[in-house]
Amino acid sequence: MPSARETELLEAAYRYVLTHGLADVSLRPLAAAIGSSTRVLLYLFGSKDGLVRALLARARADELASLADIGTGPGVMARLWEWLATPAHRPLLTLWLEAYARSLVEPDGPWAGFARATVEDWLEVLKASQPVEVRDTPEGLASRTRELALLRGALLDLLATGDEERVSAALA
Amino acid sequence: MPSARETELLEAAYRYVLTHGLADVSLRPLAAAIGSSTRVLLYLFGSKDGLVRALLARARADELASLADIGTGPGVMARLWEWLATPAHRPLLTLWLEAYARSLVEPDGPWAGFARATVEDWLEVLKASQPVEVRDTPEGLASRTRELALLRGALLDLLATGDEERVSAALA
DNA sequence: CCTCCACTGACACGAGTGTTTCAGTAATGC
DNA sequence: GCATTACTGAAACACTCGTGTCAGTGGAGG
Repeated sequence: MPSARETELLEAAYRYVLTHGLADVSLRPLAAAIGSSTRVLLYLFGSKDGLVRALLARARADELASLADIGTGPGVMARLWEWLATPAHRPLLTLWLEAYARSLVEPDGPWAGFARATVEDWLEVLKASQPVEVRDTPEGLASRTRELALLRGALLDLLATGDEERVSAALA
Repeated sequence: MPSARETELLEAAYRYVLTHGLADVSLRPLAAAIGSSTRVLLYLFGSKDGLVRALLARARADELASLADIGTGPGVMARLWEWLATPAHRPLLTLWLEAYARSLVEPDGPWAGFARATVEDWLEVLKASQPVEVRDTPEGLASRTRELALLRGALLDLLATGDEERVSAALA
């Protein structure tokens, strides 16, 4: 559906917001940085909200692709944390946290539902990694909720302090 | 040091940002909502950054007062979670998350260091609740880092889904 | 009374915002 | 050849933003 030019500009814009943040991005500086113009961005994405929605979807696709790559089954927690702690993924995860917070403050607009969606995405991955016999028990639900909390909380700590040694030790 | 009028307006502004968010607040709507004017806010707080800094400090004071109220010692995790899960505290915690994310994206400006500061605040509380003999061991550090991660991750989940039943069950 | 000081109102300035209007250009399909 | 389609440039519109200027209040202390 999206034209070649559209995906090309979306990729460039995605790279831009990964380093500049998504909350207070504005069209003119963004367009200048990626060698385009506000006119073209508006033409291709309809509005700024449309562009933000596309960027959010792009980030989520990025995340889901990584999750799929990590797979499921035994040792999934360790692999998930390894992925979260990789320095190269820090811009993506900061962007993720930004979108998460924003979707809570401003439940309308392009951010809507982002936080809830990622919670479900991750719970699903963790569920698929549980033994079949506990998946649909209350204990299974509590267990993967706890695992997710541990990962997310550790990520918050890591993003704030950068102290990978301490946080990784806590998760071991 | 702050005049009576200043603290009065700060309280009103604090109440305002608790419901409207702090990230994209602007002076004119804020001033109108609390029955003041941009002129006065600028006069009292010097600049918008000054006002934001004051609001952030106000929020942190709020949090620290609650932490002091919760105290330390056995059962601190349960009491901390009970406080986090209280619906009345949700605006404060959403504001907290917003400031946390923002301080990561934009390390300069009035938000600077907010995320790191709260990590240290909470680790200190958890440390004070540990048995004396483990406080200064690597295991003690790992243990309270893990406890903090669990609380923060659970909070993220709760703020996004509102599913207190599931999240509280996971922490029990 | 008179001065000082905390506080306030009205207004304008320059910059930045998303968006629109009007005008093109280059390539594609008939 | 011609019309259609995808894309682009320049300029403007109608805002909102933080901040500055200038002129006042009203009350408290000497």
